[in-house]
Amino acid sequence: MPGELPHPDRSEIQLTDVLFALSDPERLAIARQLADGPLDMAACHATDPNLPKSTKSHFMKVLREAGVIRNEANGRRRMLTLRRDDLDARFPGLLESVLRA
Amino acid sequence: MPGELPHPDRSEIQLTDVLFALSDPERLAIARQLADGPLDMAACHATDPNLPKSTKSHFMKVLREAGVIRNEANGRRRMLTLRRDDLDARFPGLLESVLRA
DNA sequence: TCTTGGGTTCGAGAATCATCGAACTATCGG
DNA sequence: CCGATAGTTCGATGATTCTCGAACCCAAGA
Repeated sequence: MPGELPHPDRSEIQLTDVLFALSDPERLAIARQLADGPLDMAACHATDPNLPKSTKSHFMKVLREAGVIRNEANGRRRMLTLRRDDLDARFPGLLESVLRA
Repeated sequence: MPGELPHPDRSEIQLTDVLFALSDPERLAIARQLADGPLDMAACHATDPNLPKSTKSHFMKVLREAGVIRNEANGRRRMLTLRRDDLDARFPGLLESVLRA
């Protein structure tokens, strides 16, 4: 498990990538669950609980590469965070309207 | 050219479909151009001007089926409209933040 | 009515994306 | 060390989606 996964810098976040990442119901559900605060990946069961872990990991990858979430190693766990500040700075109001909808 | 193409009712518009439709740069550009008001399809060159018409028509189909735009027959032309009212009612603030970004 | 201009639909091939098992990696507890 | 736990990566298969030519459709002139 590589400690450091690549994350786009705030300035590199593309609107279309964000929209695409959130255009899937499961990924959207993950983002919504993270709206309440950071979460251990193991504790994140926004999706089907008996989902294969490779699939779940892939969801996180899409969200991470789009700049929607941060996925950082924390011991043997993974801490997931919604990149609210970065998204708000780059696309004001977008995240709020998506999460609220 | 069938006069009436199917459009989803306001209540049927799905957030994920809207996000997906706007997650493509060309489709996003079309939506942005329509933000200034309705447009004849022939006058809409938000995209590459020598784009095959079938491709352009396909973009419009995705946007229409998602509920982002309206595509209505008007004589031998096509009138394109951004469904701002419907989108605002269903997902307040979303469209504005996407168009402004 | 015949032709033209503007768009849709169909069909096929290419490209992208999703899903999941299997192998791998890294960390912690014993 | 050893095993178990938590997650990533790889590879393959299947499902969507994109792209575009060709055929078709319809309204409006000539």
